[in-house]
Amino acid sequence: MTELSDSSGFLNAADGLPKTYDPAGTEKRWQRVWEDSGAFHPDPKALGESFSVVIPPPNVTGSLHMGHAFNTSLIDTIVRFQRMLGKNVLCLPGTDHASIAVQTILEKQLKDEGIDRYELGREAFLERAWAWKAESGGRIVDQLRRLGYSVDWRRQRFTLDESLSKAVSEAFVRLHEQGLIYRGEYLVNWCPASCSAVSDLEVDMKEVDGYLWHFRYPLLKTNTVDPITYLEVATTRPETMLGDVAVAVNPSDQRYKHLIGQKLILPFLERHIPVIADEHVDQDFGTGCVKVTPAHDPNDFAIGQRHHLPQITVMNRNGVMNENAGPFAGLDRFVAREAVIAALEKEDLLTKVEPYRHTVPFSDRGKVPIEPLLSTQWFVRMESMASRCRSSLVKGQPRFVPDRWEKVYSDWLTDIRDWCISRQLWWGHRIPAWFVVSETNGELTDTTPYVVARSEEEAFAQALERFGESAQIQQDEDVLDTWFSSGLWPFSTLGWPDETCADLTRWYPTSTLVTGFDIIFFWVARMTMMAGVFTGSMPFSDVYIHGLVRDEQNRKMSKSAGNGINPLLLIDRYGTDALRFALVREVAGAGQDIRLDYDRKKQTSATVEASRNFANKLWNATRFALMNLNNETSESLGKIDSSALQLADRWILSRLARVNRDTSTRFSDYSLGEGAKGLYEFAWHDFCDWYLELIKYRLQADEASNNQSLLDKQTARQVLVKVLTELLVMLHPLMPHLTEELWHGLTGTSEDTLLALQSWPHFHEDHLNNQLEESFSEFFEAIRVVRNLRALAGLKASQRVPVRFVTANKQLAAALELMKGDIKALTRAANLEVLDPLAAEANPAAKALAGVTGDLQVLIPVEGLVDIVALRSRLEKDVVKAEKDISSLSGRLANQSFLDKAPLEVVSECKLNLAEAQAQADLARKRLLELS
RNA sequence: GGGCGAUUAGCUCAGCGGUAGAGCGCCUGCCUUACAAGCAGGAUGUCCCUGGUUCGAACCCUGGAUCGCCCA
Repeated sequence: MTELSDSSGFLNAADGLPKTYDPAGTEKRWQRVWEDSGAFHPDPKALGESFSVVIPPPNVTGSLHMGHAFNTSLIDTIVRFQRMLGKNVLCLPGTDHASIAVQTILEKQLKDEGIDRYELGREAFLERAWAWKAESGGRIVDQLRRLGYSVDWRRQRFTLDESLSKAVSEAFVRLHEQGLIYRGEYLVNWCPASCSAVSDLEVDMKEVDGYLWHFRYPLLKTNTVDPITYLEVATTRPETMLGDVAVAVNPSDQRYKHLIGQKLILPFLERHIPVIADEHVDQDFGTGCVKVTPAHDPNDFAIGQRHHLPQITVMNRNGVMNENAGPFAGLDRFVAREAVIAALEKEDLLTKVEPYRHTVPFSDRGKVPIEPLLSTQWFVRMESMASRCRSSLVKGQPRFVPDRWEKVYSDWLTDIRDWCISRQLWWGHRIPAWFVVSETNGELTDTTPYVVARSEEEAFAQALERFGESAQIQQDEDVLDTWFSSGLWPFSTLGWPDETCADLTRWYPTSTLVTGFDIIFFWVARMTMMAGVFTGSMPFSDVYIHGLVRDEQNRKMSKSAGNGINPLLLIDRYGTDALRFALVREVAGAGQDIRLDYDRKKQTSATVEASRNFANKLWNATRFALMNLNNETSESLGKIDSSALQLADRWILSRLARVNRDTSTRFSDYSLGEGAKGLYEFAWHDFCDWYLELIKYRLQADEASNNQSLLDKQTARQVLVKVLTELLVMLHPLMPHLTEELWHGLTGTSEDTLLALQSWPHFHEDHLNNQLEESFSEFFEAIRVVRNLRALAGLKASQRVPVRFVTANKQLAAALELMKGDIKALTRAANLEVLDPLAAEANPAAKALAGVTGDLQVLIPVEGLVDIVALRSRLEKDVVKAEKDISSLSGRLANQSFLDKAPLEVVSECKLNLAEAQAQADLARKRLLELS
């Protein structure tokens, strides 16, 4: 970038501007101006319809990855667009505390230092956690700033902020009061790595190659006649046999029917366990006998419930076998597995080992196999909350874009299970429940009564009231699932539970939520459920779901796979606006993933580079404009006199009106990719390739020129400025920095006025002119033919040659006649004739290059310059193509039912095309003859 | 096992009833006074397969194949 500090400097330096756009300085400067000016700090009292978005809070100690860049690009495009529509827009940023992720990092640090978390103690641990947060917590926020995010940084929130923590306890207390939170002993997903329960959603099912071990349980004989002396069971987890309390068979299984109710001897422990009948046993799988371990398997847990079986836990929370494991106590679960197998083998009870591929639950965070474990945890009862969401959904709230995600959301809500919200961690919101330990002799047991309260004082008061003066309380050690606080995000960030808070009343419910499909359950559904309970409404009206950014091999980017692409590298190389534009432009599909090409060695991306080139194109278009404005601005040039407009001017204004309408529709209905593509197309092709080229010769008028030429020049400059300015405004939501810079340069506006706060350009419906646009398409086609012929003939760019157009189409002839000057300029024609076929016949050209488009013949009479071979080959191709068209079109027209049933305009178009194709073939053949 | 998505040019993807499109890449010319990060011109496709509906199918419907994802 230039070192220009103000916009007037920019203008004056027009001629001296660099030929390429350098984003770094520009981006930094405007980010500072936006932030310092408070441009994105809305006032709840200000006028205008409300539009609000809360951003999906990234992990406070994380760092920016492509997913954030993608999500941010989409949100910021929407938000900046809505701001331009004059709405009172709030976009609220923040971060979440990522309980498990942060605790994992800290524990690793502790481990490296040889410190035990429990020795360190909760207080000291949390001090370290906050220190770590302070150290790394600013990083992601600063990285978000580099994306040019137009959020209100003053309102930035963190889930562990005092006010948000207050919201969390308030929510917990209210849910508890409504009977929606309970404490229960269930088989939870235990992550032995983090030593914490995790929710169902935090479990990843993975296919793993393992073994199916078959072994025998001897039958405790009651009669000696039965030939069966044992039952054979099969399992992928032999160590759990120590917790077996039964063997189940299908009640209709003839093989075992008579054994139901008899006892088996559990090896090693000599426990007598019953043979039970359960409908859910599949007779055809394995031997048809299923060992039942209620304390270590979810299916067995269910069987145990149905048959009132005991639950025997044989493992500690760290994955080590406990005293119930008899001789295997003290062994790690995987060591115990080997030991059990060896022992079975020794006792001659192992009958078969077969390789077996099966799915194993893994902890999402800990990356180790989940251990289903019986324990007492806090749960949220989901059914009533989910049901409320389902009813809202029927009424269209929230609206999912694309709508197919609605089904995903709704299916999950329909088959909802209770949510385990306690985590055996320290970093997070401590559960606002206090055990009245005095009731159980100062010990904390599963039967210790508890109180739930907003504060320790309140809890103590409750305890005194309920249990008398000697009550002693002790707060639950555990913290809440991070998603519990994230579930409150749309309203906790706006001031809830203070329902009179100005932000809350102004901007809640929020307008749109933009997030990836991977967290529809984790986050979107949790928010709608929480909002239903606490605010009585859905937290947002629209949910725009986008896909994930995948790498060049179509793999999901993840830290563990190490295939992430650092957005900051791409920003450094190509600029923020280029990255943003590239990401949005790629997203045209409905909620589909996007694949970002990336060369890891060179750290380059062709996709982003193309957008960078586009930024540069805009830079140069503006440079061109400035060079031709001589310090004039839209205002000093005066109002456009519509009677002075040339056809080219009317055409570009029609195109401008069209792209304006299309883009605002697309930006409104979340077709952001199409919006971006439409603007790209307009800017590069309509505006730069055609319009700028069309006005170049008009801009060359000087003092010596006549009045008409001077007026044409003036009009061209007026239109040029108008179109370019509005183009920059429309591109601003996508490429905020570049457009802010160029807009200031072009309009000469000072930094007090920001493009970011300008209105979306007015849509001039009266500028739309379909017929003119069609004429221009034909006109461009004609120019293309001339250029093609020139290229075939190898004419030098500077060589001016006469050009003759021949057409029987009077309308086209008239239009071409009107555009003669323009065509001459764009084809470097020495002179240009537009003739009807008769006139052309009467005055035949000498040997000529010939081409055809539609019903127009293009002739370039040049002696001696023709490359006969190239021309012949071109004409032969024309014949082949025309004949192909003729056969296809005449085939259709020969079909009576086509004539009868197809719409009239389709038939007539078909006839027209046939006639043209025939004329083309004839002409091309004739020319070929002439050449031979 | 249930569900969802994808399959179109060498690559990445649009198009979703009326004779196949873009960007990148490729080929040929151009340093034409905004831009070589550019300009002009050009080549490139059994629109996965299969039936069917229709005057007409890349597009709608059957069935299938392959890849990917979600839920059990």
